[in-house]
Amino acid sequence: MQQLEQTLKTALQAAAQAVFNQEIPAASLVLQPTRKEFAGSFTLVTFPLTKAFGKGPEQIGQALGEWLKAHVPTVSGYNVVKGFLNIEIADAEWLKLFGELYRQPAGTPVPTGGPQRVVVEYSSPNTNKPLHLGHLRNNFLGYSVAEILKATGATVTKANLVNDRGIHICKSMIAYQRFGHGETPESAGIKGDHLAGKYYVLFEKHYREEIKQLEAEGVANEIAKKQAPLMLEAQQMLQAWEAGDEDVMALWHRMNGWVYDGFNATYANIGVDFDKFYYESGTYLLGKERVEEGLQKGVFFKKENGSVWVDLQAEGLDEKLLLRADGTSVYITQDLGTAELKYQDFGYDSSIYVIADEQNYHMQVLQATLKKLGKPYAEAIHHLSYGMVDLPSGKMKSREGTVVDADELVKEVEEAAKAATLEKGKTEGLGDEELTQLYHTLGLGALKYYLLKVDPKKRMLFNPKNRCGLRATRVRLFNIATRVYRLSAARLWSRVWKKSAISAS
RNA sequence: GGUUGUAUAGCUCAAUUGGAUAGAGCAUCUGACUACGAAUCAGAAGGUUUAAGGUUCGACUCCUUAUACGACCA
Repeated sequence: MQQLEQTLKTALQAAAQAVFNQEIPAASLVLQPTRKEFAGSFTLVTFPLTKAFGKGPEQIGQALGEWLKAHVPTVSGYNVVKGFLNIEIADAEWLKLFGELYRQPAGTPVPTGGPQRVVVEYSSPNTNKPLHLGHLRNNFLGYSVAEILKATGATVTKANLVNDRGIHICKSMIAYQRFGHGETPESAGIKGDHLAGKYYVLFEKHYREEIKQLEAEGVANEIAKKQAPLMLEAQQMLQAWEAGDEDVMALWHRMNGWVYDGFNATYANIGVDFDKFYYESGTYLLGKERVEEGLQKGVFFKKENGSVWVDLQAEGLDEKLLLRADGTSVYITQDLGTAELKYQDFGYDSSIYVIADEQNYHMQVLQATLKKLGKPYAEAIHHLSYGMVDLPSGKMKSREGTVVDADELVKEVEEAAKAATLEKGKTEGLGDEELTQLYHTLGLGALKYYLLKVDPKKRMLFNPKNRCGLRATRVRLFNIATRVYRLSAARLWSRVWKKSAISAS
């Protein structure tokens, strides 16, 4: 296809030379697919040429078309509508192209001149709660982009940066110590990530109660928030964690292990995968080194209290804190470390971050800071920003329990696919296993389509009750999918085989 | 205040990145079924692309300003 386009472009330039004694600048040589209602396959817009050639758009189209038809075997005909020259391609040329395509093995990459070595970071969950609807949009986007880039021939690494440290992780741990009674995913019969999430919610619940109680005793809200026993415990635990306290580390490993098992099950179920996992617990120290590097280079500065900052006002941003006065890291500290680590590992020429648009500012700061550090890979950073998924009731908030859980949602769409299939009653000849697989494919396909059909940068609305939402998508896909399935090669083959067997016997 | 995004049919979204008459689904309206795959089919209607300027052969698309809604940074 690209070769064909190239052939035409060269031919058009030759035509311009021959007919008008003019060069066509490459920029004004844009071929586009011809509209269905006209004959032809490629269309040249001749408006941009009128000035240089001193002729009307139709005149130019006629002349170029006539020359092409007479001199270029690839071109079998043409027609001109206003300023559009529609070029028809000879059948022989198509046959040649189809022949080449046919001989190529399936999945042969189609180069586009894009990046060659790419890291796509997506999913990047916190280990204190299970994945939700927002993660699903993220996962499907990241996975799709990675696969599309692969299809262009790029070497793609799918990376997952797990947020496994911080106060929120300690909250789950504290709550588990207090209320867990040693239960495990096995004993509770709950998936590991959901179990951790359960304790995160429990923490928030009891924490709120403590605040209320303190307020009843006359403590101001702001102080109560800081002095509630649970919060103090969580902060102590964070310090113990950073100090490498054995018991805390053991609990941390144990609970995170459960969560990873849970995540892996979800990832397998929704059909996404990763080549490389990064853990913030493993990159934040490297980030601190970058801060040190910046201080030495003189691009960062220290304030009186010892905190480290970068001044990005020249870039239209603000001053940004990179390291707290007590030497503890902030979010961006570990991002500096991770960026460096990814570059060491994969030497990317494009590093894509699939992160929600609430982090737009943060990503600008990250890139600007890396530029200040003179990092060669700063330019390669690309933030694939996507809008959050809203519910009819507004924003999803995990603390308020208004999240749509990923595992539950997948189960629901499978159920819906099942219900629709059974109602249609077209399941004859399929075993239980095949049926389960069918429902999964149908349900998940609908979900993926629903979440990917919207422009990533737009916020989108998830309305489970709305028929024109998921339900309509599902029904439509269901119809398509069953037709495809019923005509799939395997079934066709088995039918043919059966028929031939019968006729042979 | 600063950075940044969005605004298109009643609703949810497209528009090949500046090209030909702005398209789909749902909803609505008209017509077609006595369980023949009607959760269907055929068709219709629905638009000053938020507003006002600008750029040019040509603008939903680019620029300026305004309005509305949102996110983030202090």
